[in-house]
Formats: sequence, C-alpha cells, structure tokens
Amino acid sequence: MTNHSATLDRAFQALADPTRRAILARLGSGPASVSRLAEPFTMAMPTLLQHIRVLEQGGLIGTEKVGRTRICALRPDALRETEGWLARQRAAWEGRLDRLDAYLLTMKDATDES
Amino acid sequence: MTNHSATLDRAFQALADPTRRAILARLGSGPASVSRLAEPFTMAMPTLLQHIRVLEQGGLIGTEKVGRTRICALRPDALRETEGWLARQRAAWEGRLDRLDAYLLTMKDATDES
DNA sequence: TGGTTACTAAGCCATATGACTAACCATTCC
DNA sequence: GGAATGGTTAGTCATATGGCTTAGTAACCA
Repeated sequence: MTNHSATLDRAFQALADPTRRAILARLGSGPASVSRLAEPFTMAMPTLLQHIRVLEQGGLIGTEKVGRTRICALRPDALRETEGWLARQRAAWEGRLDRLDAYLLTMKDATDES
Repeated sequence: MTNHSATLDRAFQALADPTRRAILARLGSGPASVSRLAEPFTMAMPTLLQHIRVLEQGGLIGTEKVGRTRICALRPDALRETEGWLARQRAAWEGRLDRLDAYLLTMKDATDES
C-alpha cells in the first residue's frame, strides 16, 4: 500500500550496517542498556550510541531513559513494514499474487497480536 | 543460516534509496534498458547509471550488454536472502519459531521453481 | 561515410556517514 | 560530599554517496 519513501529509506539504511544488524539480533533476546549492547564491540561508546540513534530514527528500536541508563528494545512494526515491501516486490516479479496473499495473512496474524 | 555481512550490507544499502527502489519496482514488470529505466526520472544519465551499478553490486539486478544497449533484469535470489534475514529476525523476536517455519516453506517453494 | 543513439569514463562538488577523542552532565554508591 | 558509573555533547577527520558536467566510445542507421 503505502510506499513511505523516507521511512523505508531510514529503515533500510539502518539495516545496511553489520554493527546495527548485530545490535538488532542482540535485542532479539530482550531489551538491553546501551553499555550492555556495547560489550561485544571494540568501538568507542559515542560511536555505538550513534548507531543506536540511527536504529531509533529508522523506527527499528525504541529507547527509554531509566535512571542513568538507557534501555533499548525492538519495535517490530517498522521491520514488518520493511519486510512487507520486499514481499510485495518479490510477489510482483514472481508474477504470483497468491504468495503475497499468504504472506499478508502472516502479517495480519502478527499485527493482531501486537 | 549464513549471515554474509558484506552481501547484506550492499543489498540493504542498495534498497535504502527511493530511486533505486523505483527502478526495482519498474523492473518488476520485466527487463529494461538503461535509457528506458531513466525515462521517469529527471536526473542525468550517469547518475542513474551509478544507481544501476549499486543495484548490481548489491546483487539485486543483473545486466547484460546487447549491442549498444544494456539490459537490466531482476535477480530474485538476493532479495530472497535479504527478506530471509528480516523474517528470521522477526521470528526470533516474536519468540515464535512456527512463523519462521511457515515462512521458510514459502521460501523453499519459491527456490524450487527458480 | 557520417550522424545519431546509447552508454561510459573522468572529474568535480556538497553533504552524509562512521569512526575517534576529550570534555561534560547526571545518577548511584561509599 | 566525593568518586565511580553510564551516558551524552561537541568537535575533528577520512571516506562514501549522490548529484552534476564534459567528453568520450561503440553500435546502428541513412
């Protein structure tokens, strides 16, 4: 449906970096603080914080300040929209709308529960 | 499975631009020459060619020189891999592997036919 | 052969990105 | 209160990106 260019831009841009994808993967097992997220990486904190902001602006994660720590958590919605764009494209160029239908059912399921 | 960082980097990067997504959408209805793809845009040819190269390096399209024209066509494989990464993430953070299973079945279907 | 068409190459420019350091809040703990 | 912890701001730097122009080269057409 909607082809929110700017939103998709930021989402895909956010995904186009291994550090940020690793952060997302890490957040898959639950929310975490910034310093917790920084642990596996060798980079300086401000650098990592920048990545976190990119993810946030891409709508992929949400953050909240709790005391002196900032907690980061996934926001499935944007990912679902991103995935939806891909699925739509794929369905189009595979010339089989039935596959899209199947996918959209999955999406609907997931949305209903969120 | 595989988490080809560099490949995903380039694929997502290629998708992070509305011009390039428009090109992909256009190619959804069949292969086209560079100048054909350029028609809807106001930008100069070299600029558009650059976008095409980004798409090609991201594995999303393939091109072939035919006489003096270059024909561009979609390459569903990379998109499927990209979509797969997203689906895997979503499945993980939704804590429901059954949904991933359903998705992988779809993928398998599509691959069998390609 | 000579012109037009379709792409390519080279180089320039402005802005964005990803990294760093150093310094600065704002909690929390002793 | 003073120190440690967790994050943030500001500023620098190198490279990448996305746009342009100008000038080619390689088919095809008359």
